[in-house]
Amino acid sequence: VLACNICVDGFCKQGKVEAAERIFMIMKRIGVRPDIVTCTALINGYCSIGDMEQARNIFDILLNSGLKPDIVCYTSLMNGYCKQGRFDEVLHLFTRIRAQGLERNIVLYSIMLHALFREGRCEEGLNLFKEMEALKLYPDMITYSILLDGLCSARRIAEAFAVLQTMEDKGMVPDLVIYTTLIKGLCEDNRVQEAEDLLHELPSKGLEPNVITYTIIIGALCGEGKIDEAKDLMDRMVNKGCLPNSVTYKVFVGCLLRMNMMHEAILVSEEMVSMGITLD
RNA sequence: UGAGGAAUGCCUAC
Repeated sequence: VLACNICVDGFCKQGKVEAAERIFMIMKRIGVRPDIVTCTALINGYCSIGDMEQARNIFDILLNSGLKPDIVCYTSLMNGYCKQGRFDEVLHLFTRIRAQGLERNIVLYSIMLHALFREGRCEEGLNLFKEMEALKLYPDMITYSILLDGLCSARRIAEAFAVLQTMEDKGMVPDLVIYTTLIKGLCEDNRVQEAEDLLHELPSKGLEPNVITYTIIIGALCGEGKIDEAKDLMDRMVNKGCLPNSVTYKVFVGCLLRMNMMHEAILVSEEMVSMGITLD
């Protein structure tokens, strides 16, 4: 089983879910019973390609084979539904976990938090967050990033920064995802200058912005029509050893096209191709 | 051996 599980999970993580499914079939045929780990890996694979029907199928197979799904299995399926915006299913599974008396953990609550914010149910999200402390489920870096992203998406930037302060007071060291989320929040609130200021503060915190961080700000500058500044930032990121990727170019070229700057768009596209990047 | 976080958005309309 162990070897098979490693294979199934490996294929799933490469997006080759059909290959994983074949191993699943072979396991059954040669009399190796798939266990919870096999099924969870496969569920996760189907979730990652957005095939919730198959994911649910595997979950049902697991139930019918008399095995009890554990918290990892549930959260895997919940996360899939969350990504598809199926809040109803997420909530349903959440209540089922409670009913089953399964031990709830930080991952479960983080996913639930994510689902609530995605639904725009901020107040409920904040309540859940408070509830976590009471249950002694202490938020970790990922929980905080979900919370911050939720607040930022709701344009509650001030609250997001207050949460950042709380983190620091607790002695946590916010990571790059946390700061990138805040930078995105500032950008979406049309505070690109402040976003850039924060970008420049990162090295002093021991963090180097990555291609995602830069791309967010480049996109925001483009959105304000500040093409030159965007181009400037692209040059600066390269100087810092961070290469633009296909998303960066897509954002930038897309903006040039929208502004009818065909000539520039072609030039940048050529530069991109010369770097071996293509857009789909 | 299995689960959670950031960019190319999403919706709506044309």
